[in-house]
Amino acid sequence: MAEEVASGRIVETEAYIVGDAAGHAYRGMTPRNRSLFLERGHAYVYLVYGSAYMLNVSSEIAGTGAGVLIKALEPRDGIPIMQRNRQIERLGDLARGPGRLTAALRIDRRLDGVDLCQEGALWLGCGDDNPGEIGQSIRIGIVRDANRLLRFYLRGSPFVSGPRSLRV
DNA sequence: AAGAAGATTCGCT
DNA sequence: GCGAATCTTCTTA
Repeated sequence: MAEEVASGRIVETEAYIVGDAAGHAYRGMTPRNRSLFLERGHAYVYLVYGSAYMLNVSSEIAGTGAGVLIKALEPRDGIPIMQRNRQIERLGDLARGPGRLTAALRIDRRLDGVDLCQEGALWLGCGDDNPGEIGQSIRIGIVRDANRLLRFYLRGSPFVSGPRSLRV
């Protein structure tokens, strides 16, 4: 069977930095969040609200505990695969949202802890596109430390999630 | 052992 | 725009 590859350009992220009360690593390591404490570039995958997997990239040296949440993708390769995984057609909704993109790429806890800098089941590639203009805003959907400007997105992209006021 | 909260999504109004 | 769904993980008793 042919190898199936699906990919997209990351157009929206949120940072959960050291000392951030909203970060899962804030109160120390637990069985769930241990991947956040891996050397930067490793995947931390977890389930929220019983239905949505979140993909994070650890961002500090080993033992620190911080990461970046990947919130939206502009679909690129393997679009039919993603449409099948999501059971929808519309390109604009395929990977717009953290839980949606993990569903499109079929990411779950089995990928927790993998090295994203190495080609494998899941990895990060090098962008060859013009990055475009990056917007910045408060993070969405959290309560603690809600006012920090740690959400970053590709300005004007239709593949960015969140309220309209936070997409410009 | 039980309870509460949660980095969301979807469907309906 | 709003509210329910859904279930895992961590905290507290």
